[in-house]
Amino acid sequence: MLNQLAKRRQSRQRDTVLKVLRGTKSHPTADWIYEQVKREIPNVSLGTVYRNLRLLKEAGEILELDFGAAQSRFDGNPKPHYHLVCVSCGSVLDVDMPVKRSLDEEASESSGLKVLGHRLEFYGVCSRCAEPTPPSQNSSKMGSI
Amino acid sequence: MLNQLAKRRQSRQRDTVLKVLRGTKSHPTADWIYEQVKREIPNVSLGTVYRNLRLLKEAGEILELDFGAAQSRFDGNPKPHYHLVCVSCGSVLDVDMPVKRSLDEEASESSGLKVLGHRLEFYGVCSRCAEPTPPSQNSSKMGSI
DNA sequence: ATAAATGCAAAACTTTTGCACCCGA
DNA sequence: TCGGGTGCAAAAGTTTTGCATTTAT
Repeated sequence: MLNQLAKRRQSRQRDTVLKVLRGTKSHPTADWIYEQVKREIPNVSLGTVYRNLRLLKEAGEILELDFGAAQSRFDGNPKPHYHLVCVSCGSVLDVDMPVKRSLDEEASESSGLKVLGHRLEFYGVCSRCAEPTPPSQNSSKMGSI
Repeated sequence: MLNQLAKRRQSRQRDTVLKVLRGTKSHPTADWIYEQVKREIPNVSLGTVYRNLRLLKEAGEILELDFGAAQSRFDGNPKPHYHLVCVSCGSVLDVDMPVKRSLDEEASESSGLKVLGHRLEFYGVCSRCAEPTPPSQNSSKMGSI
């Protein structure tokens, strides 16, 4: 539990995981990331992807997002920001609105507890699903949307 | 995908699951609920508990909460409200502050999309963990906290 | 009588981990 | 060289599901 910042040496696998995540505006699952990394490193293992996602998260380089779905999604942008989840197709979008620290203060007053931060997710309908003829509910495996 | 409201007949198992959930202010895991239901119906199966949790959720009687943890937690109060997750011990508390629909409007303006609602969770330190000598990080299995 | 609900166990799925080998500093 | 990183496969843990049986209506 002590040194969370053990000395890490560089690895092609971890660099590639981070590059993939930084290179997409989507919020992909571990499995989708794995598929992308495999394009560059064909014999990479899924375990390695999971290990590096955990390390990158601990290092504060990426965020892990947990919505209702079975799998986690990851976000290459570690700055606090809000998300919108499409209730129709499950895609996840960034919402470009300022983070409201005042919510923390209000929650602190309501509960009498120390509040460190919050997570806010919106539920709505993405532009693709709002079209006249909406696409099929689940496009393929939806891993990257 | 059609009739989400198929005709359900009553069952002792489902009634008991709901009673257990309504009877606690905690936000328990499926496993903890299973243990409680077993006190009344010793040979109930875990699969039945999961099935009924899903049915009750679909019927809008309960909420499923998904925080980062491996297991889902359930909430017998289906009215929208906010939660606070203790970063020290993982317990989940209700936060008694009004739901802000104005956030949805703001998100809708920022994104240009139709926003139906939101989920807001606070992260902080519960009163037990804020004490001078905090309790051990993980008390037993933490299922009900 | 009819079909929903159950118990049981196997299966499905995501994520973690043990271990021998590899490789970056 | 030294210990962190990897690949592989097995394991762990939660949730779902197939099926024969039970049970509510």
